Amino acid sequence: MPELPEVEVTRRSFAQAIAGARIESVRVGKPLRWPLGCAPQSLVGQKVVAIRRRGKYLLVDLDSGLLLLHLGMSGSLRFSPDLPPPGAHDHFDVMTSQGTLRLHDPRRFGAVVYAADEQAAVAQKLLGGLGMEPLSDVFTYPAFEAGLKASRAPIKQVLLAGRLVVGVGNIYASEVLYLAGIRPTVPAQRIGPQRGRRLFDAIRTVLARAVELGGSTLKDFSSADGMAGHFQHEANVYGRDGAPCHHCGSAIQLLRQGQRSSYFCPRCQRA
DNA sequence: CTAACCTCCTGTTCGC
DNA sequence: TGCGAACAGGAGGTTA
Repeated sequence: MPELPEVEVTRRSFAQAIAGARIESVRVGKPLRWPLGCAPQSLVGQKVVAIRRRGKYLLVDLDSGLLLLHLGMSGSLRFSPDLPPPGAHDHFDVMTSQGTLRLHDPRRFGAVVYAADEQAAVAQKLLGGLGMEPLSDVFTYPAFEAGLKASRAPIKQVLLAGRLVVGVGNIYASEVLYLAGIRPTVPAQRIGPQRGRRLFDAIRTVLARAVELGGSTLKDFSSADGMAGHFQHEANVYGRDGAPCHHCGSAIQLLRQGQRSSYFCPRCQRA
């Protein structure tokens, strides 16, 4: 499940290699989450200027406009001058002068959407409500604390929603809360400055560490150059219900919040 | 406005 | 062993 670290690792794995490439053809497979929003043919001849990331979206800047790319939960990208013929789950290929960028996505929750510019309605709809970038300077404690105070929802769901801070998906939300010693069910506004600060730090620490380790490869995630990630081996709680807490030995518990699973240590995360 | 629920999809896991 | 049901989940959309 690509969260911020996996998307960022993917970005880094092909951004340099594709920069400056000219799009020579486009192949579209089965429908993804949203329609492309332009004729595939209209992309031909455009140059790839840069690859940026916003939350879990990758932004492929073109001469004219940009492609918003989302990996959904089972998506992965590959970029290589020499890719095999497309398989059943390869739903979007951009053939360029420097290689082919391919979206592989069995569950097709992912998307490739064209927008004329970042202010375009399509882009605004997808990027407009996003929260702060946790690994950038815009993520400050005062802003984070203000966001916490504004919500009575359980902190786990506030993190997942991405309106306050982006990129923290289901796996990292559990890990972050464990590190901060906060129970997933605590209403956001009941988190005071001291624990708030710990949470703020934990978000940065966990995400930065995950990027460093190449993300988490739980099922089959890999970056665009085919490398697997290794953060999953450092998971303290995710997927470990019933197993002993690495810190205190208590059995990790699993609970459901908004149809999502949350994992926590009942002793290390008392409130 | 918020919060709860729904929806998209298919590979994997589980129970009988 | 086989088969269907349940599950996994990012995030926009809908409903209350």
